[in-house]
Amino acid sequence: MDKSTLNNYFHSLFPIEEDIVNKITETFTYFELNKHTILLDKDTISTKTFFLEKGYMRSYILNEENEEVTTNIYAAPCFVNDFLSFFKQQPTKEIYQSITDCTFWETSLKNVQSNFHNIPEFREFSRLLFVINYYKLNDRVIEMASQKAETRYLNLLKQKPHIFQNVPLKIIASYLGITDSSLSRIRKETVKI
Amino acid sequence: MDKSTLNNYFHSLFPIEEDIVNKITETFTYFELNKHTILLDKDTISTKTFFLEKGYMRSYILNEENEEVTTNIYAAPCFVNDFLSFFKQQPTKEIYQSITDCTFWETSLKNVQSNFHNIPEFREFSRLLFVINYYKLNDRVIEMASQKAETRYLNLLKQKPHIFQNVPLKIIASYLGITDSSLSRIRKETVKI
DNA sequence: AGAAACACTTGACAAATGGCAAGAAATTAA
DNA sequence: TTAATTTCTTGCCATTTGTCAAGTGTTTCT
Repeated sequence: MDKSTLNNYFHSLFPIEEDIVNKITETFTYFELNKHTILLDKDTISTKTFFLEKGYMRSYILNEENEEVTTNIYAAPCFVNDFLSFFKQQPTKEIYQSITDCTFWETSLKNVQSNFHNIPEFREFSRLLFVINYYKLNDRVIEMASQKAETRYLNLLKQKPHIFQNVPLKIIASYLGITDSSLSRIRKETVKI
Repeated sequence: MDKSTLNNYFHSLFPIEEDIVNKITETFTYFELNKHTILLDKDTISTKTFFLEKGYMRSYILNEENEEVTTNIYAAPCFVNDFLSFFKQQPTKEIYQSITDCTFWETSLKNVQSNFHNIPEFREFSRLLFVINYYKLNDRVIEMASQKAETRYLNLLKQKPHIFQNVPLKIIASYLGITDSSLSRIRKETVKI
C-alpha cells in the first residue's frame, strides 16, 4: 500500500527525516469507509488514532432535543481523533461519521505511546499537532463570540470552498452554529453582493 | 518560596511521584503582577510558560473595530500559556492581562524542552494538559454553536460562580459572546426565576 | 420506474440580541 | 472628600436569527 499521503503529512508539518517518518508510520494500517458510516460512536472508547487520507468526515453531538450539532468537519489529509477518548481512554461524547467515501490509516494507542516515548521527533510532531488543532479551535471560538453568522459563513467559504462542494448545507449550518434556513437566507443575500 | 500549589497541581492531574514533580518544578521561579497589568502582549513571542498560583487573568484580542474580545478567563490554580507562541516561537495575536493581583511561577522553553524529552512523566503531563484544555475549548464551541446566551450564562454561573465575584461583567459578557447590555438584561431576567 | 427519504429554499412571524444613549452606582485617583 | 473614571443597568428601537410549515428538487432504495 502507498503510504505517501500519510508520510508527506509529517513532512509538511515540520522538518523531519524520511527514515524517522517511515519508522513512525510503520505500524499504520489501511482501511476504507463508505459514506454515512460511523467511525467512532458516542459512549465508546477510541482505541485507534486515525489519519484521513481521502474524503470528508464530521463529528457531532446530540443535544437535549436529540438534534445533531456538528462539532467539526474534517477534510483529508488530516488526523481525525477524539483526543480525550483516545489518550484518557474514556467514552466519547461525540459521534464521528463519514460524509463521503473515505480512506484511512490507523494505528493503536500502544504504538502511539511507544513512538511518543521512544522517538523524540514524534513527540515534537504530536505536540505540534495539538498546538495547531488547539489554535484552530481557538480561532473558531473567537469567531463565534465576535462575528455574526454571515461573516462566519463568508470566512468559511473563503477558507474552505471545497467543503461546500462536498458537505450538505445543513451540516455546514450546524457547524457554523445556525439553522439551515438561516444559512440558506444568508447565501441568498450574499450572492447579490 | 513555597511551591506547594504548583506541585499539588501536578499531583491533582494524574498519579505522579513527588520526587519527579520536584524535579520538574525545580526551575520554576516566582513573581507577582499587579492588577490590570499585561503579562504577555500582542505581537510578542512568549518565552516563558506561566503557572497562575493566585488571582484572575484573561486573554483578549482586538477586533477590526478595536474592541476587546475576551478569549479566555483564567482562575488560579492553572497554567496560562499561549501554546502557539510558546511552542512555535511566533508572535501572539492575543493579549494576556491580569484582572486582579496575581502570583505566578514561570520557567523557560529551554527547561520545558529538557523536561519534555528527559522526563517521561512530564511528557504525559504535558499531553494531558493539552487534551484537557482542548476539550474545554471544544465544549465552549459546542455551547456557542448550540445554546443561547442565557443558557451559556447560567452554565458559567453554575460552573464558575467565583468568576462573577472577581471579574467585571463586561469581560464576562465578551467571553460569553454577547454585549454587556445583553448580559445585564439576562441577569435581570434570570434573577426572577 | 416509482416511492421514500433527504436537501434546500422560502414566507410569515416570533424571539434573541445588538446599538446607542442616558443615568445610577461603584471604584479609583487626586 | 471631591472629582474622574469605570461599571452596570435600562429604555427604545433595529437587526439578526430562529421556528414552523410548505413546496420544489434531488438522491437513494427497492
